[in-house]
Amino acid sequence: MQFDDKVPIYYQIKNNLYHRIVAGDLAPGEKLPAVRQLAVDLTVNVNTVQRALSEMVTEQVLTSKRGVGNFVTTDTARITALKQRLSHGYIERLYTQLHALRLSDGEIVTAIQAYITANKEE
Amino acid sequence: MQFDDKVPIYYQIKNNLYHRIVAGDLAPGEKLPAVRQLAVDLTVNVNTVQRALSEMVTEQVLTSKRGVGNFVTTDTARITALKQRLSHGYIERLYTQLHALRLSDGEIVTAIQAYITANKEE
Amino acid sequence: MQFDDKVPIYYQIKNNLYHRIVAGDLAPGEKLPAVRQLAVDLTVNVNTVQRALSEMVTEQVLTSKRGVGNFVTTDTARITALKQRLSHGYIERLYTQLHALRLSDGEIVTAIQAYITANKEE
Amino acid sequence: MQFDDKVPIYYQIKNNLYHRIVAGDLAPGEKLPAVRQLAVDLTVNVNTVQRALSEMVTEQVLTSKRGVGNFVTTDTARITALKQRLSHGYIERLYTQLHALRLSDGEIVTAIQAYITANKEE
DNA sequence: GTGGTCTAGACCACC
DNA sequence: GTGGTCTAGACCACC
Repeated sequence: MQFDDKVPIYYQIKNNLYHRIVAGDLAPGEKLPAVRQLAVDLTVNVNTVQRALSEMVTEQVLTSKRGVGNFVTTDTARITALKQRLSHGYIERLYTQLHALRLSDGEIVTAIQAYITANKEE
Repeated sequence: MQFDDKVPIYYQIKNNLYHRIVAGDLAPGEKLPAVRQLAVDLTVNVNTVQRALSEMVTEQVLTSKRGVGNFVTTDTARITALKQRLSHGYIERLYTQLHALRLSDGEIVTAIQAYITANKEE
Repeated sequence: MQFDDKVPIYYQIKNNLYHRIVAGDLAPGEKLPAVRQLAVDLTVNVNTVQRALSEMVTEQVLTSKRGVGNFVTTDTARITALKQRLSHGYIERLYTQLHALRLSDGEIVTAIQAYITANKEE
Repeated sequence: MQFDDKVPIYYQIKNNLYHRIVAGDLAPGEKLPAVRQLAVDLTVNVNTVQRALSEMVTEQVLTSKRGVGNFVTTDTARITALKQRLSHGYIERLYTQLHALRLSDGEIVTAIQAYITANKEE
């Protein structure tokens, strides 16, 4: 995994885990690798990994069992909510970018529909 | 203007100018500040500004008159094409991101329409 | 390689490479000498070589692999297009010159055909 | 008139006069401006102009009347020959260039005919 | 090693 | 003054 210097590493780790969970790459209830193992894999400090995971536990995306490990939540509604939160963020960013180009709401819809149509025809 | 270390400065300058031209902030035919002035304003080297501008001249988004200055193209069709190129790129990125979250084409459309509807109600 | 002061060196380097590629002297996919080596060979600065090559990469006549080298495109259609672009330019220049001598279109055709015929008989 | 540093100035003056004569800009029998006037107009040394003119007198393209001035030849056959010499040179150069691009004789003919046809349709 | 970017500074061309 | 080109040299990214 490559890190972008501009964003805190713990934040990028969270994002990576978010994506793997939403994509089903890490299934509900699945045990994550040990914190120390993750730290080695990502070549970052254990504390950095710990911070990422503890925040995700607070968000109830992960559950932590002392002395056992960290697990993906089994509450699929929460995963769905996470998925919506992430996609909403991406969509919002697109809107900001297109508005900066002075596209009206109508033009934005048209542009996106044109893209979808072109893609479907492929 | 702040620069992100991850992408070349000349590239960010180009992008900034693209946006200002598409947004109409820099009108067709308008003269840009002198390269040396831009360099001072952006606190970068003249050569870096030159690289950005000369590429835009090659793309025919700008025209250059030696000993006079650089000007935004008066060919509005070219500006429209630029606008489409930029927005297409942003939309494409959104698609990549949402596909990474395992949203199907249908779900992507639904999510965007939901966002649009929510925005309109505001 | 000798350089003519009237046209930019990077431009002459491009032109020389164009000819070598179109003539097949540099084959599709072939690796070019390292930029620093080219700079030594041509006794110009590395940046001047870089400028020539980077423009050709933009034109997709060359491809660049960071840390590896620059390569002639394997897209032969692009080389064919380059060949046509160059020859069209040369032909256009001839027309301009002959028109300046007040040769009509008809006289130009006649003159060229006469030259061709004379050459064939050689 | 602009001079190219790579070619002797007297040679460029000759060429300029050749073109004006062939184009009929300087008619058969027409008196040329005084040598000193030409030198001023072209901002070159009188000797440079003198050399150009004396060579053209030797070539019998000009005639010189001592104490009167220099005149374009009234021998139109000679002007026609000059026209052919110049156009032949330009055509020859084109052939050299296109052969360097590895165009066969047939391809050269085809390319030129395509250009002529495209031009006629304009 | 190989390409890519940037700075500093010089000099030229056109006005 | 304004843009265009070139050099020298440094440093970074990818291998």
